[in-house]
Amino acid sequence: MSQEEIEFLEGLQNNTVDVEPGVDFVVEGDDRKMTFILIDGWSIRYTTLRDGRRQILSYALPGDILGLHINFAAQATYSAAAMNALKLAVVDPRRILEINQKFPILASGLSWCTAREFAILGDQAVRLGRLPAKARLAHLLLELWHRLELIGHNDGKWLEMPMTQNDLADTLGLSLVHTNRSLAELRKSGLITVSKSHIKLENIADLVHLAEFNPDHLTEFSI
Amino acid sequence: MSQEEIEFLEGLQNNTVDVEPGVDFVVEGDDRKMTFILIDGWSIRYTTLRDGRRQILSYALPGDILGLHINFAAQATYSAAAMNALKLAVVDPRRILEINQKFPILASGLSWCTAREFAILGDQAVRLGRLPAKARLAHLLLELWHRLELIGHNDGKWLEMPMTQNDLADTLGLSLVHTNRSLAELRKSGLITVSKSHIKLENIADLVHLAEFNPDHLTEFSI
DNA sequence: CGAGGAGTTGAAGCAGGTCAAGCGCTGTGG
DNA sequence: CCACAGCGCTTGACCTGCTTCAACTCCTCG
Repeated sequence: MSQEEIEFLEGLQNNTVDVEPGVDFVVEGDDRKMTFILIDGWSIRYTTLRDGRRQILSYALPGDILGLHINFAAQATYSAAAMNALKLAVVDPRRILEINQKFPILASGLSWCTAREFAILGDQAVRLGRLPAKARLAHLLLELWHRLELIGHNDGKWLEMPMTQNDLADTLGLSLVHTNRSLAELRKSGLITVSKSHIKLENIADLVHLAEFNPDHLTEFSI
Repeated sequence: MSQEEIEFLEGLQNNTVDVEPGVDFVVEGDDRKMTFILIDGWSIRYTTLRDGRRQILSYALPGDILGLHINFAAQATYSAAAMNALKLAVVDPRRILEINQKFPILASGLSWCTAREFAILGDQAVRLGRLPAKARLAHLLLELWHRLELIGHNDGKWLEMPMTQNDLADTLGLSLVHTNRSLAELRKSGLITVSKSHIKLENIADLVHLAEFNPDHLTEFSI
């Protein structure tokens, strides 16, 4: 990366904002276009149905970008909310265009993000469409665990869990009650240990097998 | 668009290939990186589980691009197959990088494609996670109908259906039997009419209501 | 000390899955 | 030119994974 590119990238992160847990910072249908770089904390992208039911589409972890392509949409097609306390860099999406035109290395970085996000969302579709409840859970836990590993936020086999079981249910397309029971079964079969705000993955090989998890979908990306 | 850009875009489509119905032209795990522009025909992106069950992630229709970001993945994270007879333009993915560096208007077009593909895949996740069977079906039919409309492939309320009910089931995360029954129920309630290879959407307003379909997710994109 | 959010558990019902059989078309080879 | 194999579709019967409803516990915070 050139000196100029490094400076530009750092400049993007000048305008930061703190967001309280639970706050929606993007609302579906909103036409104020804004791109966010997640500096710290977890957030979700989700949509809401008429009766209030919710489908969480994906999790954004530190380093992830939200609204990378928002310039090409008239409105946001999803909402975004803070899972815990967030620090966001707020970026004018026109600067993303500028990156694509002027800074080839940074532009490649953005394409890398895009490719990975597609793979993650594809995995989410497989979970929702074809895995039974326990496998869905295991699959999501493994996804988050690997992603945290890649950004150095991983504390051994302990996985940070800032979300509630209700959030989990809305991610996995399950009811709260069944999510709770599936979690209990994974616990009883010794695959995980649950504490207040963390889950320990006791046997990663068995979880991978149960979930048919393919870590390549997260790791096999390069610039 | 500049003359140069138009010529470059046309040049991309010089190397075309015909693919027979049913043939896989991308296989998950393959590391031969190739980008395809769908000139004619329908294709699917899908993944396969251990026991052979399949989840179709998305449909590609004429004008769509497959593997736009493949340069940043070590291997394909999905397979792709022809639904009917395809004509594909085969593009070296390095030319995509070239577009991003040299042709800003074309590059914007690619970002537009990307943004739209994200919205479509997000809708697929909502279908799979939170809609009951009939609504899933209605939602998919409306998606395809609107997308065909946008590329001028729409014959009134008749929707081309090159896929089998098995393909539909694997798209919607349902069993073949239940897909068949849901289709029959939509037929009996007068919402659709089914012929050999087409479906007529008899009452689009009611289908939209049933599926909680939001056409903005397809149409509200601009460059 | 009381209210409200998060988690847990039981009981009952149902949407959707599985198994199985049969129909009708189409293509192919004797 | 007919026979039969195979695929796509349909329907019936039964089963189960998940949902829903409801109640209760625990914890936190005011």
